[in-house]
Amino acid sequence: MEAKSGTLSQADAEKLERIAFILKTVAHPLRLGIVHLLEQYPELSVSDICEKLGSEQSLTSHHLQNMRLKGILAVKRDGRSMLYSLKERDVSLIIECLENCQCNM
Amino acid sequence: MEAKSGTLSQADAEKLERIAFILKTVAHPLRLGIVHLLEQYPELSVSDICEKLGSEQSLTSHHLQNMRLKGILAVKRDGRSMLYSLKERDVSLIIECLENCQCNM
DNA sequence: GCAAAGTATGATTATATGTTCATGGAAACG
DNA sequence: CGTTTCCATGAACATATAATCATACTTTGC
Repeated sequence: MEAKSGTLSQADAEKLERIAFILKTVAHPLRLGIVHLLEQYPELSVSDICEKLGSEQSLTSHHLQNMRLKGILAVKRDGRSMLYSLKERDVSLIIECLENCQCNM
Repeated sequence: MEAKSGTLSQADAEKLERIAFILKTVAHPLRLGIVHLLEQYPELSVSDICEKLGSEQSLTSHHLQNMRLKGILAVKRDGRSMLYSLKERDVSLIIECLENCQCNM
């Protein structure tokens, strides 16, 4: 971040946009739960996630799609299951940070 | 977080809610910018913030109210200015985490 | 008291988000 | 094949969020 007195630089503004985007993508209890799970297990199927979080299939799938479209999750097929995993390192870093915070997850 | 195979404990679910709430409150470029500023300066007036971020008065004020109502900012009057500051330690911790991340702000 | 500076606020509008429900598609298994 | 399992998807709806504009409020200094 620049220390100048004036307004934000273009780069700073973009950084804020970027971080806000990631935070917004994750700022939901179910999505946060999913991401947190995927920090522990490299990849999980939809039904695994539903079971572990006690969430419904359709809703869970919607949120997974959401995060996939926003580029923070990856998917691959395994038989009739779909295996989801964390994609971007940035996101993992943010989540790790949050987990290491005093406010630990 | 519990390691059990079943669904989430009540406490875990509440923790996810809590963190998601804070993230959501902050997950906006302008609000993120404000919080980031208030990490550097203990307290700032609305016009200070507007100037430093290049944001409009009314919009900035709305976002400040937003964060104040959600309990992450405090205000006090100083003459005709209103001085805003970060309120909860939790929030500071989360923001500090984000700032220390590789994805550093 | 009056004007100006610094903020707050409500109305309005547009858009985004979250949830549910019903249904459809793909792989596996008999 | 037919069926079951696992998952995706779209419609529909309710609600939340963001931005803009105009205006009102409070303090200060004259």
